[in-house]
Amino acid sequence: MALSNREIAELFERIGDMLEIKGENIHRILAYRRAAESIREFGRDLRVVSKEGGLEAIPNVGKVIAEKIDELLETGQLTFYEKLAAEVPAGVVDILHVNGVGPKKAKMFWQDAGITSLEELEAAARAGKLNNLPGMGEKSVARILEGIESLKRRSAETRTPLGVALPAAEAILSVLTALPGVGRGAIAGSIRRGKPTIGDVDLLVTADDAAPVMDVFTSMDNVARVLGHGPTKSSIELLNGLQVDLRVLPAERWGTALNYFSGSKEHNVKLRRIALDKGLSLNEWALTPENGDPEILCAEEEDLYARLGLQYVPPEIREDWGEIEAAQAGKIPALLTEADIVADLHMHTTWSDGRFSIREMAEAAYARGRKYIVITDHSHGATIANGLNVERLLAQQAEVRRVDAEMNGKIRVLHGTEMEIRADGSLDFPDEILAQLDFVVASLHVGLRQPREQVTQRVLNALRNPHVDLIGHPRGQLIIEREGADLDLDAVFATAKETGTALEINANPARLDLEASYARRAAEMGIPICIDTDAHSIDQMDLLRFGILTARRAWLSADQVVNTWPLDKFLDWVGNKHV
DNA sequence: GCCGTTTTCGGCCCGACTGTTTTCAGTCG
Repeated sequence: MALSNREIAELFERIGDMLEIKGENIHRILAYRRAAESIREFGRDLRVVSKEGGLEAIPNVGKVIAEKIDELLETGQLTFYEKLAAEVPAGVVDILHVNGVGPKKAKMFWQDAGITSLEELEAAARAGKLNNLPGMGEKSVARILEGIESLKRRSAETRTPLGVALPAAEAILSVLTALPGVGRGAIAGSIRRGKPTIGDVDLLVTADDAAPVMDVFTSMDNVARVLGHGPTKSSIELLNGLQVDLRVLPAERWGTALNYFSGSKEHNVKLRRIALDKGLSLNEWALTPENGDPEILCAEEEDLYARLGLQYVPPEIREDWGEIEAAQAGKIPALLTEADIVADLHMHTTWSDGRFSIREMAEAAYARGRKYIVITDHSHGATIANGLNVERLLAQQAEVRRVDAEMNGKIRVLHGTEMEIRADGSLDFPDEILAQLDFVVASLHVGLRQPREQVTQRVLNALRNPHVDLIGHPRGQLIIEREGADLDLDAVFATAKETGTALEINANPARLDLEASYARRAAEMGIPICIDTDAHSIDQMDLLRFGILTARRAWLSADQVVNTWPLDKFLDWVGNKHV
């Protein structure tokens, strides 16, 4: 039974929901949810870890949950879950996800009104049957009907890709920070941490008078409904279904608030523990000494970390993946920044499925401060992408050389390919052709659903080819739409290390592949990482920032990333790689 | 259910907002 990390995480998430409806101890419920979160973010395949007997090394996974994972992987079933499912109808768990319905109400609807599905809940609400239940007035019923509508709209997937949420958040923030009386503004939450998908948007601004800011926020054109409207916090749902929370606060409390609302929850819990050890209680407003001394305000996040005796922790790594311990030891690495990037090693032109010429892409890259780029159009195996055969590849090389000369040293333009790793494992170009290229990316686009052994073997073949420099978007995942290929990443990483081949963080927010947990492990093994835009148009070159966020989440410093290397070092590496 | 250079037992975050139960419970983040 081939359950993925994500499927196992979702099952434990659901177990948490069921236990909550049953009214179980909240800490036991949270234990399942924390385990689910750790599993979702864990950088290794649970099937492998289970065989090694190392499940309990996963944060928040103890003996009991480890045994449940083993049972799931061995039998494809979980007795504990089956028992719960026999007690709590599946529809009641769905009802729990309606806005305005928590465990108490879900249980009440079920046991007092016999409601066991969203459809029954909606019918009961419309028929006025809910009003008879305790605590249910007109507004509560209306809210539940709205909640059902909202849930229907985003039923397929409740999370929004970072590539959608970040620009939306920036647009709203720029409206708010332009208002009179507003000082600072920031996007907090999981967007600030660069997570690939976002639950909702958290915005913070400083202002002495919150009311006018809240009024503008809740009456913007793209507001579908106002979920809450108070003096310090308001929430809206946008027409596209995205929920946005705004908090307005005084400037002197900026540091604690920004930290609090940036999360992650797990990071913050540890910070509060450290504060308590120092006799301080930490919340979004201040550090408050337990001995009754006046509260300590932190206007900057840096002040807060300093007060706690910690090195500053960049938001992207606040996931409780060891950053607190590193900060205590003063060992937070200097994370890569966009300013470190001098090259883009993967992009397309009109020769295959790109929208701009080689010259136009070169000019655009120069305008963005790149020192060198590699033109890597698709190979002929990618027929729908108008992939190049050998003849066209060599003709393209002549044009690349000409453009490179025309750019007159402003930027170097190199010639490569994004070569198809075919479904049968063979590569699209023979070695003598690859030898003529400056840089070779090999990628999976087809056969992603092949069995683990088969698809892994294809990637290993590509890695072992002496001319292949980089595996592009290694897992072939699409954020939200598609899980990646069932690759044996342990084997892939070991072979990449052995052959000196780089692995990509594809910066396109639809991909973000490798994702942070995998990229971190690869880099720790000493595998070079490339962060490339895979741009098919000029504007896609600006997607680099999503790759940077992902790389920072992976704890990468500049030297671990090929795109930061000067051209000489890059050419040395390409030339010497497999020798 | 997990966790632990104070602990293998006893903790585990708590404040804001809303609606309705006129003093608070439920939900959310």
